[in-house]
Amino acid sequence: MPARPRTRSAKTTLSLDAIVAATLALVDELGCEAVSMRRVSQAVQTGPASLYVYVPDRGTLMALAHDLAAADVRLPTEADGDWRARLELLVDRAVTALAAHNDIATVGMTGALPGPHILRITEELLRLLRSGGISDAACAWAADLIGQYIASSALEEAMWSRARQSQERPGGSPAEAEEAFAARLDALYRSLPAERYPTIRALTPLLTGGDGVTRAAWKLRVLIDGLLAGA
Amino acid sequence: MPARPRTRSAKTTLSLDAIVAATLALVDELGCEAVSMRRVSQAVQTGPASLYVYVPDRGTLMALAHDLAAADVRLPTEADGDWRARLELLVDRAVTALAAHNDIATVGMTGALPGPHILRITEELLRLLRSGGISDAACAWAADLIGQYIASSALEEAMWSRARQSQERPGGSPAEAEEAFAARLDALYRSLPAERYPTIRALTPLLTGGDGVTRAAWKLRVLIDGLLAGA
DNA sequence: GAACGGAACGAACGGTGTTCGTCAACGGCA
DNA sequence: TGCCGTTGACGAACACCGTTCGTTCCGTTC
Repeated sequence: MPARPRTRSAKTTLSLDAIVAATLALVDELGCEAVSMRRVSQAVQTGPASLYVYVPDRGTLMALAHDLAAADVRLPTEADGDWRARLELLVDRAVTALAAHNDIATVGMTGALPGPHILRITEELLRLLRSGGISDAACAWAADLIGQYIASSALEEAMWSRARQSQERPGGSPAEAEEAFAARLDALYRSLPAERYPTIRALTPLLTGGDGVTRAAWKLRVLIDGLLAGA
Repeated sequence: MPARPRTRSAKTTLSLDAIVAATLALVDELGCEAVSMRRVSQAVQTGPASLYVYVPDRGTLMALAHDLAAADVRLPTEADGDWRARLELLVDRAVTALAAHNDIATVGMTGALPGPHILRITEELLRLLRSGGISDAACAWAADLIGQYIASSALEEAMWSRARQSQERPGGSPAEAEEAFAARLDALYRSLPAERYPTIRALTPLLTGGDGVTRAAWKLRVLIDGLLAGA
């Protein structure tokens, strides 16, 4: 005789889409590591066990959230220029889309299988490379390399922007417990002995400074230049 | 009155080095995620709380293990050729060293501050780039890019080799529960509809096949070619 | 109306990171 | 030699985690 008889919740809106969307929203807010099945279940107003009707385990749920994050990158069209311009635009959009959801990009580096939206991007990536006259073998390896670049850059940009927004917090805690990553790194570099690390010391302002967008554009240009040099 | 009076363990060899070494050994065996403070404490024959005398939290311990993994990359000497040959050798050694310790490279992508051995490699990386006539700003960004490449490639290579060794297991479980990553990816690609993903389908054997070492060398060459093209 | 199948869920299991207060051993000092 | 303060070690506990089991409830089909 349960104290509270089992009452089906008034709104039976539980669905896979709602669960994945709630998961991604929690990732945005708390980061991947802090997103637990219990928190997701709270967000959709149910218990942890109910999630397992729709998802086999936490890893799969995170992979679905990862693919959802990739859902809103639009593929470039013919109006966006030649294959190289379109490739750069595609990669930039992918980085931006992933970086907009905190550290969701980590999921893509832990060996999860790609979902349909990631596959859509991969297909277009390969198609553009091939249309640029790159050899088939080079296309395959280049897609791999660019995929690594997208995930890494999304992670890096997410850190930057997260540090930025926590810094811009107007009425934030005066004694900021969590210092910005770039600032901590900069402080570390500056504290190094110049005898042992002369080059790091000499380049310190360049290492931690600079605009994120400019850096990303430069890196991508280097990648494609390298591809063309080898062809 | 405790049943077992507090006896200082016979060998009081508890030290930070021993803890970090045990952590790295557990990472080799079980992977980063499965390494818990409790398992580490068991490996050094003590309780979980004792670790916190030497380490503030789990993240820091993993960062120390990560740096320890980077400890055994030897820096190239003048006998190894010109700056480019030495750079390629250095990067290759870094990837190999990290990949030798399972997925320890993930630690480097979660925003951990670099330890002394990582800094030593970074210093040499920057020095070699600079000695190649690359501009200071390009050096800084290139080191960033190469760092991303090292971590990503180490992770990828670790997956490959882990899949390989689990495949080569002679008397392994007949019904292999965990299939190799490359095999799963290959199966996924082959199951895709050719109308929607024509390029992926056309390049499937190239995408999942190939030698890991050759791939890594090719990618690194592309990176440096791109650097030189921009200079 | 009754029976069935699947969605939902309460409770629990074993494990996690981390903290707190206490205890034992060792150093220096009288 | 005897004592005491400091500090490393640790048992216990807290709050939480992913996941599973068995049960309950509801919509549908006979």
